[in-house]
Amino acid sequence: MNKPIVKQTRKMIHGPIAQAQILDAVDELFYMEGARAVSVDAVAKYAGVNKMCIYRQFESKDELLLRYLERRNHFFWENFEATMASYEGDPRQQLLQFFNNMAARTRWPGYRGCALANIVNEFPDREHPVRQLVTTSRQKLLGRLQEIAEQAGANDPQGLANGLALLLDGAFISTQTYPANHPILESLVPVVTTMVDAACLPNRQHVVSDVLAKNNK
Amino acid sequence: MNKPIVKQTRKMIHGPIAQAQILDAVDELFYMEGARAVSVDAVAKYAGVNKMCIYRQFESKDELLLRYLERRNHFFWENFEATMASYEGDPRQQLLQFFNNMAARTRWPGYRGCALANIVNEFPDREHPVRQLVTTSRQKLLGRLQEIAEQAGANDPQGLANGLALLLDGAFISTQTYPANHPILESLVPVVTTMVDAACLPNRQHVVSDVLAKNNK
DNA sequence: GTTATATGTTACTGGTTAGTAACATTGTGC
DNA sequence: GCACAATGTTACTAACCAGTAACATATAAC
Repeated sequence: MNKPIVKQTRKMIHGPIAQAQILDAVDELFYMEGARAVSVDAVAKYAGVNKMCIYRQFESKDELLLRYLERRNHFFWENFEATMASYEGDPRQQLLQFFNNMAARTRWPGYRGCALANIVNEFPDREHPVRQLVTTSRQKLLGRLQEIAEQAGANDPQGLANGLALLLDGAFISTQTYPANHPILESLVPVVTTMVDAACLPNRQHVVSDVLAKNNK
Repeated sequence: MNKPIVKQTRKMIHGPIAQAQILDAVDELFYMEGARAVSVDAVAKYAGVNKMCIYRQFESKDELLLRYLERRNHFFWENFEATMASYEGDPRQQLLQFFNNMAARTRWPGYRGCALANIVNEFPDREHPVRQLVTTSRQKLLGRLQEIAEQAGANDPQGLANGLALLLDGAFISTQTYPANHPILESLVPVVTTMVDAACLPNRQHVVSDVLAKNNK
């Protein structure tokens, strides 16, 4: 009457490590398949943990969703400010480089656009907590773009910031409405360049009178 | 021993009429809440028909979804071509008016952006039939915009068409990422105007030399 | 070692979903 | 009036889902 020889196959994963694995899994799954489409069981399986493990580390699926968005948002701003820092003092190049990075990112395999923008479609209720996170982030973006537009000498900084923000959201969603790596995205940086230069250059009258003045010297 | 006096409360709805009611319900519900979030039972209730009635008129929920998108797409193109027709011969105004109409639409109460763009987020699988419908429609849009850009005398019609298409998708999604009736949408038409005029005007050198020539007369 | 605590595991609840079977009722053509 | 087809109604299946209870096992502190 032998006892079972081993039951040592069980591995215990400590809380903090489990949390990291779960958040990694959520980051991948929610982004690629959408938050509503992914079950908690699927998250557990992908993370290599038990479902109960998830509910001991997090309150609910909604908390997972918020943590996911916070992380994605944090990553976005880290990149944004890093780009700004690397062209400190050159606001035009700051804007161009930011959009250049974005354009490059759209070519990543498996790119699915902006996590925050995508989630908005899954939760139409404007009072849902995820919506506030998205709105706050976008408002901040608008503010930062406007600051830089001012530094770049834009005639209408707010107008330029709005235009750039519209283009950015357009780029995000266009990666999904058009086939993967569609040439439309190649127009992003050129269009931004035109927009920025048109907004910052002295207007046509001004240019013409400059030329005339020079010509009359 | 009386028989029940009446059982006449039952109303029969004929197939074609039921179809119309169902498609109306789907149009409203799928658009406002998302296709995945709306159950067939909810559609039946909203349409005022029995669930079996739906399954006798349509194969599956997927068919409902496709019919919904086809209808929305048809409506879009009807409006688009009507706008083009009303400014026949004035390509610049055709473009501006189209975006003006779009901007006006974003201010409708309950506006939730482009039905086709929204559905893309709910069905990440690029092989799903809904994706092909969206891609086809967007490709057609790009083609039409390019034609009109050519007629407007754009230096780079494809570039302009791409830029406008990016802005359009941006406008759609920005109505959701920003609060309702956010002023960012007020920049849509000005930005489009700048973009079109910048793309169609002779370039700066050209303008300057024109002025110089005129000045030397 | 012993004990307290954290984790693993299973099975469950109560709810929802897409889709169907079976039968009752109504309308229609004749 | 009669028969047949279309529709109304109910109840169901099988699958899925978020979240939990209860108990088994492992780890860590002492």
